[in-house]
Amino acid sequence: MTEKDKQTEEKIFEAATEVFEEKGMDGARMQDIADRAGINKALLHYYYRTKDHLFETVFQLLAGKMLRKFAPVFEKDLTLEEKIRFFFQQHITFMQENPRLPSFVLNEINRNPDRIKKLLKNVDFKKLWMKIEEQHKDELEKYNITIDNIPQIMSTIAAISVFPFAARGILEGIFENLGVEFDTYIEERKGFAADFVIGALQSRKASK
Amino acid sequence: MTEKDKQTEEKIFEAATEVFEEKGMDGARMQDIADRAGINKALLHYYYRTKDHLFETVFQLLAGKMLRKFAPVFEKDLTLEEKIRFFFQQHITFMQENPRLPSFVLNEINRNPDRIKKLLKNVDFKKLWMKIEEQHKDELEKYNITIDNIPQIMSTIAAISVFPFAARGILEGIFENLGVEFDTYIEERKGFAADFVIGALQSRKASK
DNA sequence: GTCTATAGAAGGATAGAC
DNA sequence: GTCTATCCTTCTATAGAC
Repeated sequence: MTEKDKQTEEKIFEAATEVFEEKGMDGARMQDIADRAGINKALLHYYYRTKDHLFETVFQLLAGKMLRKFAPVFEKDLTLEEKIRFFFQQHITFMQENPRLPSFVLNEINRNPDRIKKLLKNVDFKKLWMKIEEQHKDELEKYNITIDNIPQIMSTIAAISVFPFAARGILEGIFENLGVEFDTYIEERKGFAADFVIGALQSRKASK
Repeated sequence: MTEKDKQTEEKIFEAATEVFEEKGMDGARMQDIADRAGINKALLHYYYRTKDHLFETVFQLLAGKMLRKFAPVFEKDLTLEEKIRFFFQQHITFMQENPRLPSFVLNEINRNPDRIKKLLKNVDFKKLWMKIEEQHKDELEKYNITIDNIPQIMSTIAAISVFPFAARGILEGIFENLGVEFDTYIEERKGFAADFVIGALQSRKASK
């Protein structure tokens, strides 16, 4: 029964997603996944053969989902400043819905950097960059942005967006001390981040 | 022989530091630690009783070392802008020497947020902030910085400094595609980060 | 304090019935 | 396709000799 297959395979996949996100590859237990899926261990192996294979399947899908969240901003027809606002808005909202994802993906890639290769196989960053260059020639020149400083700028934008989730445990510990709510902080961050980055870029005009 | 104790205990601790940083609590193996320390497993338990206890000992020391690296900037007698430059210079240099530390600490805290409490027990952030407020009253006013936006600003500074190491695997994957060296990128970052943050702050003047 | 040997538990994986 | 029972390896932890 293909329909039943789909249901069980799907249930396993969802349970595995939860457990791997929470515990990581090394901390996850097949028994735990089976329990959450409401089935037994043997079925896990029937569908996914090994823990390793199940993990890689889950990981590639989740990491791909996360990396693709950087893409839409390149497609939109907006000014550079609008794009920055749009990006933080969309990206932080996505992570609010998937708060464990960044920490999980960053960490599992650091543990095994080979995993990134498969993920980036079909992504051409030079091409993406040329697209930006074409669309925003004037603004880039105004802000003194070239291909040389793009790694710094792009990684800074990613940092400002992703770090709060990657460092959530520490931040919550500190915020408790200050009486700040993490959720409120995140909600505010969508606007703050855009203002901060746009401000930094605009100051490059003057210093040019 | 207390001297010999010290040597062995020290060797174990260093080996454990290496293995835990590389593999994390769940991925680390006592056998691996024993091998690197050049002793046998039984001795590990003689000195540290359990894997858990060994881990917590290592973790508290490493995490404390990392968190304390944020402190010196509050002591120095510098202008706010000089402090920002000083911070990135010092902090990124520290992480160059301990590249696995950020990912390890962030991750193990996310897996078990209780660990942060012990670490922050003796840290009073309000007090630290009042120190800044006192020293830099004029500059803070100029940049429109208040206690309300300090969590956003401080976490942004931390993000820009720490993220490249927390996301090293992904960044190296992307940089390979672009022909950029991670080490060069990091070296450049010390100055870039300071410029970026100072630029963003200065733009707050105008928008005030 | 350090070693060898081993207990004992846990976890991934498979055999075989239904 | 799904289950129970079980194998087998791996790993933490301890006993006991030196």
